[in-house]
Amino acid sequence: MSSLQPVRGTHDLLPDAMRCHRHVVETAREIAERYGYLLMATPVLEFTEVFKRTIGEATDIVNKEMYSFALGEDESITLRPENTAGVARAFLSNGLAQDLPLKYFYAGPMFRHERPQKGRQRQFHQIGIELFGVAQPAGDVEVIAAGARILEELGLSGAITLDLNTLGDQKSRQAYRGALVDYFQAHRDRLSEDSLMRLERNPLRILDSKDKGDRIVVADAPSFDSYLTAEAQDFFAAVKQGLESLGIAYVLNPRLVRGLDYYCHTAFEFTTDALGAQGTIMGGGRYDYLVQTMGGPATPGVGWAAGIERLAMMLATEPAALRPFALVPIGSAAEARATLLAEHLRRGGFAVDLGFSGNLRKRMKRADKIGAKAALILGEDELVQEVIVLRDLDSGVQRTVGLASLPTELKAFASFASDDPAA
RNA sequence: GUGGCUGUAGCUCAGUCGGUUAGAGCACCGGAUUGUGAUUCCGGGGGUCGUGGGUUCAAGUCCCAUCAGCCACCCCA
Repeated sequence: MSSLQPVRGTHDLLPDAMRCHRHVVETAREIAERYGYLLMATPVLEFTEVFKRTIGEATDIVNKEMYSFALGEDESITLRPENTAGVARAFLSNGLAQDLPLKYFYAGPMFRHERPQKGRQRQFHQIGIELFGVAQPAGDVEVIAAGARILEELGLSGAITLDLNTLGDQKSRQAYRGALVDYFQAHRDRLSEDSLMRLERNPLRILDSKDKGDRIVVADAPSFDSYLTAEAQDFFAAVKQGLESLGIAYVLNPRLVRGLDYYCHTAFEFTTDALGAQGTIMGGGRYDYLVQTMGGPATPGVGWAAGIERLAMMLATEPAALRPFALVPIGSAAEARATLLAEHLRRGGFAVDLGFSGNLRKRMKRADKIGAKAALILGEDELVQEVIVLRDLDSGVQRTVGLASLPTELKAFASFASDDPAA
């Protein structure tokens, strides 16, 4: 029995759910392309090193959430937990450093071995964009704007806020990190167990702790502002100014810290309170050191990723399904003719459903069930007269049209209103 | 990975103090209606009560384990 269950945290995407996913992906891809971000894909499998080196040994993702498999003696491959590292690897593998700037859009499955709950699965799907080779804040602004535009097109703007923060450049971050460690070390007796771990691994994370005791300590912690270099401050100011000039509303959130090691400068998250604890719908930032970390030339980058399942859950209305024409033959002669007719119409670009068996009543029931917009009824009488009955399944109005002109009729078909004079 | 809640038909759920053939609505299939779906009426199929142990004369019901989903933490999209 357990073998008939899907693997924990994985789900089938049956057509209804798949339609929502496709709507999200297609909408995002279309908008992304308007901004010049082109669809590409990297393998689902990468050498484990690709993630270990870039995402960071100290992060939970690398620590305990990767699906890794030994390969031969001393090689290990991993199902990608996110796609930025893979895209960066592809950038280097394909020797694209000459072609900057590069703008990519991707969509596909990611894998993290986490405890599943709503909005969090072990195999989940992300869309994302990456911009390589642009060091200016205008890059951050464009990337965020493209994301905001996609969310808007999906009808989610009202339910979402954009949180914004800066992690500064390396110099700022190191100085601040040092100051934070000193401060928290001095108050370590008041920190939660979780935060004591964070103090070792990623002290910035303590700022984001939900523990009440931690929050009291955090309240008096040194603020990043005083450690930001002038360059980092200017950069952040330019990003904010760029967003404002585009009319993109944001909320400054000094506690917003990205978990992955490769981020610097701008960090942002689009969040909602409609999804419980999994409120982050789209998150990203700047990663100027990533490509370098992988052994490539210093190449700045910015990007974000968004969870397709989370976006799909927030869609207010299900995207409409394709409505075919249902071809309904009566009798074996008509069935033979219908097979040819269906092929002909499909070749002409129409979605045509032709059942495999059943009398008129059965076939009409099926036509209704699959949501056909109209039925095309072909019986003995129609056959001899070279005509067919075209019945609007919404209004119930039908009329007889010549077989020769059928493609034209179907092309023009919207619906027959019940007071259609032609009926 | 930690803590908690929940698993009965495809779906949503009922099932008394443990008591003998486990129910309803929706969905599905067939018929009323052999050239007309969506309404209506009649009939039908479908369950190893998540799984495995245990207690008991008797377990859907009680106990243990396990699996899965959900909620919070952790983390993140």
